[in-house]
Amino acid sequence: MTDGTDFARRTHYVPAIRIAHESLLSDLPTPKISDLARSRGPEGASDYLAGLNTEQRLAVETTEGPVLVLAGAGTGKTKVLTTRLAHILKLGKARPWELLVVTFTNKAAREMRERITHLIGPSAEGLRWLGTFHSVAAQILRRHAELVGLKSSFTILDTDDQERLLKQLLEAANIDTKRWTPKSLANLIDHWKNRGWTPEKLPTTEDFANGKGQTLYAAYQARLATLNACDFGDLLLHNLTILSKHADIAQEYRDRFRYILVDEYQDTNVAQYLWLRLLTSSTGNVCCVGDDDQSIYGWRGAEVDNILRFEKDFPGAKIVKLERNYRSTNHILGAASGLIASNRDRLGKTLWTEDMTGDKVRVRGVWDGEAESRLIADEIETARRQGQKYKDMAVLVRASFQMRAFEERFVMLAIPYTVIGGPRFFERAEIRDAHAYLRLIQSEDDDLAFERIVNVPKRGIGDTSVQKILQIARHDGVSAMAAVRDLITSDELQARTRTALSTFVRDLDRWRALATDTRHWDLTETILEESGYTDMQKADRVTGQTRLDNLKELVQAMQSFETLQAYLEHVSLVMDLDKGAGDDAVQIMTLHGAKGLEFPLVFLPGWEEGVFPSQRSIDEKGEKGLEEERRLAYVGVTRAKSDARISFAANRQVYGRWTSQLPSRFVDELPIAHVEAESDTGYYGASGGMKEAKSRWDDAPSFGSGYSSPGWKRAQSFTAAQTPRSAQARHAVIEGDGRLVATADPKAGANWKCGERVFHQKFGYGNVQSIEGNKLLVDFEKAGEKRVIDSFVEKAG
DNA sequence: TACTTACGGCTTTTT
DNA sequence: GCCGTAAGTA
Repeated sequence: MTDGTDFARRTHYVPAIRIAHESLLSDLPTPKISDLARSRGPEGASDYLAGLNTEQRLAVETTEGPVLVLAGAGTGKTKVLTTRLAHILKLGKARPWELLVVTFTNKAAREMRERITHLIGPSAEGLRWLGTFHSVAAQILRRHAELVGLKSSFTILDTDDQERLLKQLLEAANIDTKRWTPKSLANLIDHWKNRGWTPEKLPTTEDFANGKGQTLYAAYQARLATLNACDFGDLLLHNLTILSKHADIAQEYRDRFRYILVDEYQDTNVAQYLWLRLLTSSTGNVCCVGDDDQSIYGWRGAEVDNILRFEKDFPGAKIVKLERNYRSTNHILGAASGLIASNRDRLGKTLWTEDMTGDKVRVRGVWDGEAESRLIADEIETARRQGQKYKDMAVLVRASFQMRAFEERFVMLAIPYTVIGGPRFFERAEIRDAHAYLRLIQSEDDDLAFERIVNVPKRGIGDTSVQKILQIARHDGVSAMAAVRDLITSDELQARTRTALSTFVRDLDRWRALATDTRHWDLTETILEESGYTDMQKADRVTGQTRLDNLKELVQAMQSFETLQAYLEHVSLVMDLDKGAGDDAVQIMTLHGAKGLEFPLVFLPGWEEGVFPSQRSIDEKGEKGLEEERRLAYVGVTRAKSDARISFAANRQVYGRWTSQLPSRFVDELPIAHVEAESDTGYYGASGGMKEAKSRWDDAPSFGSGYSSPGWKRAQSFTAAQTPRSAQARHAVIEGDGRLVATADPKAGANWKCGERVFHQKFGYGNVQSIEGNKLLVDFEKAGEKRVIDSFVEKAG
């Protein structure tokens, strides 16, 4: 595989920036966009440019050569992108299928398509190459699959399949799957793929399970090939292999894609970057739009570096900065800007707005998570009474586990809401079971699907038999189904198992025959019925009904796809149902899910240390992780058009245990001029009948009397300094009966020694490997090496 | 083979 | 606190 730099050297970018006014006047209508001209009336043609400001217009009209548009939050980024597309089409510079338009998320792709359709009409359907990186890469890979040892009918594995497969490999290699979990290997391999490393190219510094990393990775890839499958990372990685090894194919695509547009460029990873380089032709007509302050996918391998380096990568690049914000009021912008200013790694932009109306950002501290959901529900009701629509309000959380509290409260008060994201529909067990049946019918080779449902519902084919089948299949180099067909004619299995298997095979064959002349959703229903799956669920009084409902929803969803194949492809790439946000309902979603959206009223709950910023993020990535969390906070605040309301609770149940929480450091970073803090005297003050509660409150450092109070500030400085007291407050674990079961060592900060044996509440016993300030690298007996803060561990005698 | 109990991980975030 | 998996038992 060529790496990007080589490619750059071989390529000549033509920095010809032609500002397109003349072209506009010369008016070159193409039939493809005639709808546009018609719908815009006689003045028509340039109407769509009229609503743009100078910078936006420059970004739209600089069609030739590389362009980087640095678009701050709310500066009309999508408008620029879509208008630019329309403009290119209008000038007749390219036809819809000659444009490559990639986004990062499905939602962004969907929205982009909608907005372009709105702008240019039905010809937008010709935009065949508009989609996420992964979906476009999948399209390309299907055309050339044989070049990387796959059939074009390859399946795309999801994380669950991946982990099962890796688990088998780890067990085969006699590796302790508790110490070295399939999940961590899956993440690691994904990370490698995101960097564009095939097993052969894996740097020697990368490893897993003491020197077995590369071997495992290679074995995994080999296994995928025999299964005619690939994972998400492979979609891009195989593309890189194909495009760099086959110059003719690469050239074909470079000729095809006359213009490339990339949304959310700050979120691209190395593999995606290399992919873009391979597809960019010598004209260098590539336009990347992004905002370094909104890079929030570092954990997926995103390299902010890509955007910071753009000018070097694409010589002659023109850079356009969009800094005028059309979305939010001055206070919201001020609060967000003040927050993000604490980050060091940024290109630096200054957003401004003319909207000086509106309230300051409101910050509220409450007693516990329940009080928080009560408060927000009340404020929603109040806003509603004042004429706001539910759908104009959103609750944006850091992690999906925070959603439940709001759902419960909203149900109780009959506030309509939609959860976007959260537990994924297609990842539910029953849905995956149904898919496994369909996959097995579609392709006998799908061993993973076979394993999943061969004994679901119970058919009397136990684990021992399944293992035997798989062993024989692997030995003979055939699929599990082929092995089964053989085995039922032999004496190798018990008669009972044999009968069960032959019934299973007969059923599958019958369904497969049925598939040719039955609509796929009817087929699904038949299978679920005849396999006994429905009955199995009916027998389950606890979850059966919900699961059956989900299956009904599945059958429904299938109806909007032409073929079973198309449906399965969609499922593996999108992993979720498109929920129509048409109803008037409050939107509950994660901050990641909210990127690119805007709402008049935004609630930002859970601004507490450990929750937001997420403890894990800080533990794993340190300062970098923290900066990413801060960007996430920035994204959150900038979603608000007129009102942003931040809240934090002093106590929260985590894993079913009560823990006391400190307000997020981000709360203190908000510039006071744009913030209005309210303390809830009912909880903070001396009055109020919450005796037990109050005593618990007293366990935590006092910061409750108001935003600017010394107490609050002090609480923050405790956090920053990691003094024993803050550590104690953060990690005091109170059992349901109020008993204090564990606190951090009050002698924290004491001198640690390398090799010393320590105990950690979560990770157990381990030995100190190295010490950096208050951070210890500990090799835990069960959990492996972890970086922990010293106040979290105790000396273990 | 199937049912029961014990235990550990989980809560980042998405394709 | 809940879920799924692993180990133990009939």
